[in-house]
Amino acid sequence: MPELPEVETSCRGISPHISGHSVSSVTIRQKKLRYPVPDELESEITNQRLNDITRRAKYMLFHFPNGTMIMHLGMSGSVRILENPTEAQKHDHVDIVFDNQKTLRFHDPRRFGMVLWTTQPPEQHALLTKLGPEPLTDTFTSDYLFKQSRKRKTTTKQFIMDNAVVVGVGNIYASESLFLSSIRPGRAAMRLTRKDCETLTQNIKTVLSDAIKQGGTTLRDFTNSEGKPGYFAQSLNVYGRAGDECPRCGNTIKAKVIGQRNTFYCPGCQR
DNA sequence: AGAGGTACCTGGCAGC
DNA sequence: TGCTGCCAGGTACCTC
Repeated sequence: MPELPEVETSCRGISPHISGHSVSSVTIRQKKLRYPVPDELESEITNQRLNDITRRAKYMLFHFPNGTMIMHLGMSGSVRILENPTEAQKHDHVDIVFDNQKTLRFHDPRRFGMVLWTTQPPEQHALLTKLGPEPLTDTFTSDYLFKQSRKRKTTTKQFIMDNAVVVGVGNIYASESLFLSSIRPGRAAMRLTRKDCETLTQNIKTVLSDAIKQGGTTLRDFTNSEGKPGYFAQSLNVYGRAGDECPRCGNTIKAKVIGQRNTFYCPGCQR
């Protein structure tokens, strides 16, 4: 479900409700997620104040004085703030109740998500150490992308989806930024020119930040922390639009599997 | 080191 | 209506 804009939207949505508040109670109904929810989570965060919530790649970081709760939404996860918690539904795996009576509820049907606890600085956690730059910061530049792409025989699409290259570019926004850049997703990364990298870097930034502005993309059932959908879906040019007319050149948009993931592009204007 | 494939899990949908 | 097969927004981990 969530790509970077959805995770960012979730962080921004929940933070004002719970940052600065202390945890009153924790309920873990299902600990079998991508990794087991650690036994010590409840005792570690109960009565601790949540200082703030930040994001690294698609990981949400909940900063407490004594450590950090790391949350990932996987493919199907979501978080909501509940003012008057209803009875937990199926797949509502974790509830964290705060001293202002608000409840943070983690829901994840496929259980590819995770809720972890670390007392290290979170950036030193094994899952975060190998991550590339954040796409929406100045650390992600076209010069960097060009250098990384040299000698890479993999496709451009797989290259930009590689978390060690740049984080936060998932399946939807990979197709979209390649379309805006007029680059074929299957082209070898090492065949990108400097100019291509400039265009692609800029378009990755534009696509992701536009999606954040619109509250993320709703496919199936993604809703933000208030239970409302995102509106970026209506801005998608190629994702999920095989058979449609290309909005730029009028050719027919194609779907093709690249690296086991469905990929959409226009054979007319992407080279 | 890089590339490719597998695994984790459930729900929704198309097709029969 | 009910079954089967396929697909889905992520990514760690394994092998070659």
